[in-house]
Parts: sequence; C-alpha cells; structure tokens
Amino acid sequence: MVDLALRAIVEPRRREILRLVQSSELSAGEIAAHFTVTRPAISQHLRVLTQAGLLAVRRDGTRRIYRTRPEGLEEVRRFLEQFWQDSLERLKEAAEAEERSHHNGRN
Amino acid sequence: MVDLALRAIVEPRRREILRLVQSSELSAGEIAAHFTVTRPAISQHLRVLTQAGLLAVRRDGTRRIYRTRPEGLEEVRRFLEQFWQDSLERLKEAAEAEERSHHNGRN
DNA sequence: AGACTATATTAGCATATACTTACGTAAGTG
DNA sequence: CACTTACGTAAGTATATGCTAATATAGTCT
Repeated sequence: MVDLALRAIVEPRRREILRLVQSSELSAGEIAAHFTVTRPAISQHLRVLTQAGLLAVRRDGTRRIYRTRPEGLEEVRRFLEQFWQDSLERLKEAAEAEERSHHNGRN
Repeated sequence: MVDLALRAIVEPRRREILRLVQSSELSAGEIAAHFTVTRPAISQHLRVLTQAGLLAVRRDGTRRIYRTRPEGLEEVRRFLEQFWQDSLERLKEAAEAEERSHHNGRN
C-alpha cells in the first residue's frame, strides 16, 4: 500500500491536488477548476490518490467532496523516515570517524 | 532536481540499490549481482540515481564504485518534510477543534 | 418520469519507462 | 598490440501512464 502511495505522490499534479485539499476539503469540480487539464483527468488522479489511501471521499448530493487522509500521509512519512534513517546514521558515523582521524589537531 | 530524485526513489529496484550501497560502497557488478535482471538494466538504474544526485561514482581501474550521496537524500527528505508539515499541522488543529467541541465532558 | 448537474468510467492515443540483446569503450594484462 | 574485464550506451520492445473525447451513472429538481 505504501508503494501505491509513493507512486501517487510522485506525480506533480497529484501533489498539487493534495496541497489543495489539505487546507480545506473540496469537490471534484472545485479541484478541477485549479487546473487546465480536463475534469476526467482530474477524476483519474483523484481515484489514484483515493486508492492509495491518501484521500477520503464523501458524497454531498451530486457532488463528491475530497479531503486528505492524514493516516495515509503518515504511513508514507514513516516509511521514508525509516528509509533515510539508516543512511543518515551511516553519514553520522562516517563524520565521527573522520573527526577521530583528525584528533591530533592538524588538518 | 528534487523531482528527479523523487522519481528515482519511487522505483522499488532503485530503492533496493540505494539500500545496498548505503551500508558500503559497491562496484556496478557487485550491485548487479544482487539482482536477477541484466547488468545493463542496473547500469541504467545507476545512471538515473546518479543524475538525480542520489549516488556518487568513483573509478577504480576498470570498475566503477558507487556510494550514496547523503546530501541528495537530505534534499528529498527536507522537501517531503515541508510537504507533510502543513498537512500534519491541519490535522493537529482539527484534533484540537474536535477537543474543544467536547469540552463539556460528554462524548 | 424527464431534464439537469456533477462526476466517474471507458476507449483510444501518445509518451515514458523498464527491460533485453547487441555493441562500444576504457583500463588492466600477456 | 591483442585479449580480457568491467562497464556503459544504443536500439528495439512491451507495458504503464497521463491525457482527451465520448459515454455512463447517480443524485436533484420540477
């Protein structure tokens, strides 16, 4: 599921959509109004985001109101945090080793 | 540049490569040995990762040694952190508003 | 029910991407 | 210099992706 979310987030237009609805929930039409591409294109992006667990939908009459699903974002965030973690730890260790090799005060 | 790095990271095989070389630098051949796909395929992934600023290369005789470029990862990390930030702040605000609406002690 | 509104879904298309096979290249070795 | 080693690059291919135009669906209004 994280993989779906990652792929969803990479597409710039979808990140833009996420940014839009994170301030306030919006209908599909309101979202589409912010873009130059056709509404079906936005519909498809919305579906991708929803299936990735990043958006939640609610019906209001004929409209569909989208809002972010923070748990989805959190999941991705944690996944990547784990991913950086090792790398940054290595970097830190390397820096410390470098530091020790210079403990004679010279450069 | 962050966009390149994001796209690079999304591909699972490339994340795998990053994980491999983050513990210790490896030659292209050693990296390829961990996979079932052909070496050219890995070469192409390595190029994508390098151009995205996530890997650094060094020549050693006929070999090419790859290592992670932590600054690249850091850049992506900061970009995404910024991205989550707003969303998580909203979530927090929403939770607090929710809390206030229940300050009569009932549920 | 019929017409209207808001949105999704489908089919088709162009481009991007991940792969393989074949070939090119640069550095070491006899 | 020929040969080998360790790669990269190029060409071709299959599949994925993002888009548009056309069609379908679901709710609302009279």
